[in-house]
Amino acid sequence: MQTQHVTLAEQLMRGEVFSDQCPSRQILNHVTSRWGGLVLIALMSGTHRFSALRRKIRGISEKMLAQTLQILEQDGFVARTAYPVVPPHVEYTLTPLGREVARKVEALADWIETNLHEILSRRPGATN
Amino acid sequence: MQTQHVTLAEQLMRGEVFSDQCPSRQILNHVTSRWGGLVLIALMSGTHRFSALRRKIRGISEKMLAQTLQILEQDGFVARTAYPVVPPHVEYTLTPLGREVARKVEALADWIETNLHEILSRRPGATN
DNA sequence: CAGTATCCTCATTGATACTG
DNA sequence: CAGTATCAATGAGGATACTG
Repeated sequence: MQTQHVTLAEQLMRGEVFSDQCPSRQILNHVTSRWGGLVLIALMSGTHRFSALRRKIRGISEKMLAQTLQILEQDGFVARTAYPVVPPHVEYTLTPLGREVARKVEALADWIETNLHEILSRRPGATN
Repeated sequence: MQTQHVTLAEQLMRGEVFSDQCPSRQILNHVTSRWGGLVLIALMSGTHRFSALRRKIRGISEKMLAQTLQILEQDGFVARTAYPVVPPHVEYTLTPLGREVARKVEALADWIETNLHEILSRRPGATN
């Protein structure tokens, strides 16, 4: 296999992921951020309330959950529905667009979980 | 830090990314880190030398490229081959395992690029 | 319940210099 | 060429307290 020569034009045509200016990088960062992907995957199983998400996604803080949900809502991946009751009741659901990204993210996460044993066993120091 | 009380055994048994103890979360972080995914995608087109990767992935520093490559090598996704010559010649290639993850990451990036217009047009402030 | 507001820590990253 | 070493800066993220 040889190192292949790739022109700038070819790079741009293949995709703008290698470019820092393209907004696609931002979206990619959102869905692959520390919590973004987990929120998307969590919502795949249906509508969740804020506190339900917090319990499900271990280790996430209130702040980061709120922030992540806002970003994903901005991107049109998550729909937020607030019921005007006391105490407050807010539901989060994936939009059709969100379901699609979530599926891609989940495919990645699933692959990792499926192959986790194989991966870990190859790591240095693995007892195997 | 850990506001919920879930035993370690419980989390490990779930074996899911939602557990902050499960190693799968670390692997997920590696391949979705700022540079991890880009390195994987870059290597999909074949073997690359260190400097070739640096040129291809615009904006990455030597330090971060070296660090990212080491992590991906530890995970068994990237194979490093050093030829004992002067000046040094080192080649990086995806392992079979690495090719599989890379495909998933690429699928995600591709989806975003394909749907970028749709996503952006729904965002607040879009001229549409 | 579902957040905000504030403050603060520390991990990630970058710049620069150096080396086998 | 392919890194490592060191230091500095940024900002993502966490703890806590408070509110509609």
